[in-house]
Amino acid sequence: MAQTIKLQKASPLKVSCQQCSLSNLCLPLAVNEQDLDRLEDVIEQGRIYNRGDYVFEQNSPFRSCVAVRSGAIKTTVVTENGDEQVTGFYLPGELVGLDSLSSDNYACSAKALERTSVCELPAEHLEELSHKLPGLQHHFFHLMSQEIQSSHQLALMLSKRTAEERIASLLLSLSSRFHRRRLSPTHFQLPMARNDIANFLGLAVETVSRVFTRFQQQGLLNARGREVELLDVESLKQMAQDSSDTKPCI
Amino acid sequence: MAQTIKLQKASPLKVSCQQCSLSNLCLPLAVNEQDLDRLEDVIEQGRIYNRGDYVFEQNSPFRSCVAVRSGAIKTTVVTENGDEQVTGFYLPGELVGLDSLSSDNYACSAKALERTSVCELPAEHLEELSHKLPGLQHHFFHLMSQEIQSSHQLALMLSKRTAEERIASLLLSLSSRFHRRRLSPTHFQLPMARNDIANFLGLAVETVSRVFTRFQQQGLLNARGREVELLDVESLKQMAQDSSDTKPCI
DNA sequence: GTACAAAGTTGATGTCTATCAACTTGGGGT
DNA sequence: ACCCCAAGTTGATAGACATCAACTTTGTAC
Repeated sequence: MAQTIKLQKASPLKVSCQQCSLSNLCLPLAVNEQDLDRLEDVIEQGRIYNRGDYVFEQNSPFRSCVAVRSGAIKTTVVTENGDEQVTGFYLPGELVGLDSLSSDNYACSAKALERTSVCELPAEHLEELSHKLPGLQHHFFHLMSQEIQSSHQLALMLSKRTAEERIASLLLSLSSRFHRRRLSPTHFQLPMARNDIANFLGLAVETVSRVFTRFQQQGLLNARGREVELLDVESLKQMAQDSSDTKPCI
Repeated sequence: MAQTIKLQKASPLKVSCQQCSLSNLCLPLAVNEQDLDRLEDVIEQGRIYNRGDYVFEQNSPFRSCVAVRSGAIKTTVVTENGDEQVTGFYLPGELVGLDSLSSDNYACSAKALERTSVCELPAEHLEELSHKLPGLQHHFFHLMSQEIQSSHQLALMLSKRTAEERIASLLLSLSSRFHRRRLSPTHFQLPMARNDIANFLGLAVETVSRVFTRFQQQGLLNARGREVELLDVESLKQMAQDSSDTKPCI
């Protein structure tokens, strides 16, 4: 961990939001051309984290939200009891830290699941700017309300779905999010370990493993470690039986 | 249901936000005196709903957030699969509908659990006004981030806690919220049915019932129907083992 | 006051998934 | 290329809670 931090450095690649390939995900129609310029002024781009690095830690002073540019991030909350709950996985174009907005300290920890580059939106500028730009305020309200909805979907899964249904849902969620980035929706690398999947879905690692092999036996997918190929998306959708096909539920 | 709606009428009791006994909960320090005046201009006060009435329904056009003045509200989301998940209980001073903010349609349904009066914050005015008043924007960001945190706590409960721990947590959450309103933290009426509790906590009704009787046998509380008296708050806290004592987890 | 339905309780049984344990695979470092 | 530890898999067992069923209480309409 310690030595990996040395690898963080000022970004060698300054890319403006306009040129960023993710801009339509990260800032969909939120702001117009000239507002984008002002937004760029306050965003710190291209910070890089290695696998296992903390992007920020729970209870440390809230400094900024981060947008994932490449790689993947998981967020977790811990209780004083000590046990940890994975609350989300974040892929390129998605915003991390909304649950801490307007708070003094981060409400969760964010850890890089692989080599990850992010853009940072410093807290102070963020509120000020979204106050100046109505479009940005609207966008943030919308993002946050979606975050709440996602959590509710997660709660629904955790309280009412079987292990198979939960895993089918997660796979479909990832699939649609890859698809949105014009990547293959049926053949991709899981950014997270089985352990993280299990924790996120409220299951034991062994159960996750078993479900994966069961799915494989049923011809629903091929999985070798983190490499996954979905073979029968329709059956998975039927199994997940929620709105995963229309919008990502996680 | 049909006949109850007739009872809704323009509020007979117009009370300004300044005089409202809940103002410090509903709008804590969010806005200063003169801003409060502008806020009052757009708020529709004193709408009344009877037990079982929908305050709003999922997928219908998003019109406004509502602040509970008296009574209680539960929110639910449904899947096309048909099953329902209770996503929250809202008591006086709390704001319902944040998960739909900046959306076209309501993301959940809200139903009155008892005779309930609310203040409505119409969507269009709300965004416009919180744009004009930085304090209000900040307040909304804060409320929404707290809503996300609550959902994460709920997810944690659903995936890692036993039936007893979940129910202890809920009781303590209700207790602290009653306490905040200067009501007894140990002796109160549950606003919701066992069914709602079970659904919310991801349990079967029978399990909820059994846990209540077990708690009673252990001398932790007295319960007769919806009337609850907490006898051993410390033990309950120890059982809930999370931050329910410092801040409401639901 | 009575009667009916809804809500709540209690008991018996079954099942999904956690847990414990042993084993295999894979990735990273030297 | 090798080793070693973490990650993943597979099997056996146990437990917490769901489910089914019967019963009691509460609330409410007439």
